[in-house]
Amino acid sequence: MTPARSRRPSAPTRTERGIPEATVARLPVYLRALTALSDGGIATASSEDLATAAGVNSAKLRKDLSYLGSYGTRGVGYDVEYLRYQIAREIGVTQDWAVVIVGIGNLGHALANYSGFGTRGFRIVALLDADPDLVGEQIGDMEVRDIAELEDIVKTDRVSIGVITTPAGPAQEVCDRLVTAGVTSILNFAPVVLSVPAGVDIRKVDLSIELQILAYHEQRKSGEAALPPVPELPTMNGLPDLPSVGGGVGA
Amino acid sequence: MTPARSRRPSAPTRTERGIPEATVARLPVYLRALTALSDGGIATASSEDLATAAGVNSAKLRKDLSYLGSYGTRGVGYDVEYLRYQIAREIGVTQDWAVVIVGIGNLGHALANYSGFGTRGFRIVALLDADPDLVGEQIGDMEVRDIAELEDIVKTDRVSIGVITTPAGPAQEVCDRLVTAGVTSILNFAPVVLSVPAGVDIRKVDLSIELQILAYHEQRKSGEAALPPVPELPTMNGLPDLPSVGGGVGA
DNA sequence: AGGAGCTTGTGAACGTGAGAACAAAATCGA
DNA sequence: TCGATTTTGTTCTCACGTTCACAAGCTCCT
Ligand SMILES: NC(=O)c1ccc[n+]([C@@H]2O[C@H](COP(=O)([O-])OP(=O)(O)OC[C@H]3O[C@@H](n4cnc5c(N)ncnc54)[C@H](O)[C@@H]3O)[C@@H](O)[C@H]2O)c1
Ligand SMILES: NC(=O)c1ccc[n+]([C@@H]2O[C@H](COP(=O)([O-])OP(=O)(O)OC[C@H]3O[C@@H](n4cnc5c(N)ncnc54)[C@H](O)[C@@H]3O)[C@@H](O)[C@H]2O)c1
Repeated sequence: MTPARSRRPSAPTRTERGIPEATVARLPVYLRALTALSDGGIATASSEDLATAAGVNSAKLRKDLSYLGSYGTRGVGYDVEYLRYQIAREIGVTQDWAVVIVGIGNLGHALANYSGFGTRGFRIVALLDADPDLVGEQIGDMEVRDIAELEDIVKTDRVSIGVITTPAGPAQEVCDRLVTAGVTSILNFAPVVLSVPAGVDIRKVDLSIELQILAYHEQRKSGEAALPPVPELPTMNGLPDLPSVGGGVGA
Repeated sequence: MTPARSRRPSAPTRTERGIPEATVARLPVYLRALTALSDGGIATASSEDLATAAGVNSAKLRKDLSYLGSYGTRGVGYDVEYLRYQIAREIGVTQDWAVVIVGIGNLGHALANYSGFGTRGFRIVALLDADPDLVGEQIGDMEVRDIAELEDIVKTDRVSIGVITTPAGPAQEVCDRLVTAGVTSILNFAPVVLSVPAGVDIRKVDLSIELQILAYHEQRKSGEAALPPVPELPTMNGLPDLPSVGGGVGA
């Protein structure tokens, strides 16, 4: 039950040297837009061009880029290749990060088969699963290995990023093992809140939550005034039939 | 090229009746926490209990819940079942939402095989793909159908949510077809910025971006002072070898 | 009946993020 | 060389989100 983040008073959500978290989250989008422009043979782009390609406001883009330094030329724009390199360096994808994936079920298979990671600064060094029937299975040029090897692999290959695609039940235990072995960044697909010590970063991807957010807005669009005006406290009983709606720990 | 959102001055990111967007994004987490408590046989929970289960600050949780109404009891806490129903109703998962998945490759297969949606307010009504070899394939109790049927299916089954798991290339076209057919919410897995008319909601799930955000923080942890102090404008040439790092359109 | 002890709901303070607007800097053409 | 034009980098302002802190309100015990 260690809290995910230390709680100093007035916690700075921006990093030490000072790039706001919101900006960090957009840098990869800019990187992708720059790569697309570069592939299209475009050598220079204005903030307006870039902003359009990245789907953001140009003022925001300029401010974001200004945190990295002054890489543009007034009256001209940004050199696509140069800016691309600067962003890649700032994010850290000029180097290679070793990644393990734990839980090679439906989702783990999809990730393992995905070719888009290797070419982008991430190298999958192992696929781990607890199911003896899966261990040994070949996926692309990788073989599924036993979860017992986790600690060895993390240490040998200096793995810093772990991806959890197990069911929710074992996710915390897997997480703990990863952290203990030395992993300091985790991408979690299991629908649970994971606890990690300070210093370990967690990000989650949760499809159910995304769909529920869409459903909320969808209801607003169609329903609007059609909402029942809130049944006022039916004495805790007789709630309209609520099937197995909502979160839960899931298969 | 229609912008994703209309731009009135001082755009209210909160919805009409007034639930802030940040709160909406957390409601599904609370819902899941409540379901877990409920499954654990717990009938009443304080904001502190709930906050711990949901991984947030208890003051934030209370403020979030206060947007829905006063569903707690001072000195006691919240009735788990009752609150769960209220949140489910607010989000809109007490009703069923019809969903189509377009692009039944690695990821589409994983989603189609995932049992966690049906029980949570979402009903997958069709799996669509353009590949003739895939069309007709049986996945669970569903069959992959031809993308040509998209319009019919959306209209017949009143589909409001579309999930795009095609490669980046065809994603915009698929998106346009979905929107034209009547879909007003889209969950996009392809690594592109999609343009949709006002009134259509888009959410994206982007694994590369998540990993890059982790990499940024990871670099901060290990590198810190090890960063080269920014090569100052090498006259646009002689950039250190940058392989095929970064975005791009991918597979 | 009344007070002690909890816990909610919310007002107020603070920090972060978004966008408009503009001065500073660069190019280009005359 | 100079002015017109373009576009960046930054400042300023406002809106949004988070957290603290506490009064209001509920239950239970005496
Ligand atoms: N598949 C989807 O589309 C989808 C959608 C949303 C969420 N999720 C979530 O993603 C996760 C994975 O989903 P999935 O469909 O791939 O599930 P899955 O059941 O197909 O795969 C889970 C895998 O994890 C392995 N595993 C179980 N315990 C383990 C342990 N202790 N150590 C190592 N491996 C272990 C299992 O052997 C299995 O291969 C689940 O938490 C699920 O809720 C999946
Ligand atoms: N698989 C992953 O782990 C992963 C990770 C990150 C991002 N993504 C992204 O998710 C998307 C899907 O990835 P994937 O690995 O499943 O790819 P995939 O190539 O395995 O599957 C894509 C599917 O879309 C179908 N398709 C192509 N054009 C279509 C069209 N016009 N209409 C309908 N269907 C069409 C193809 O026939 C194929 O079955 C890609 O955009 C990918 O970049 C995937």
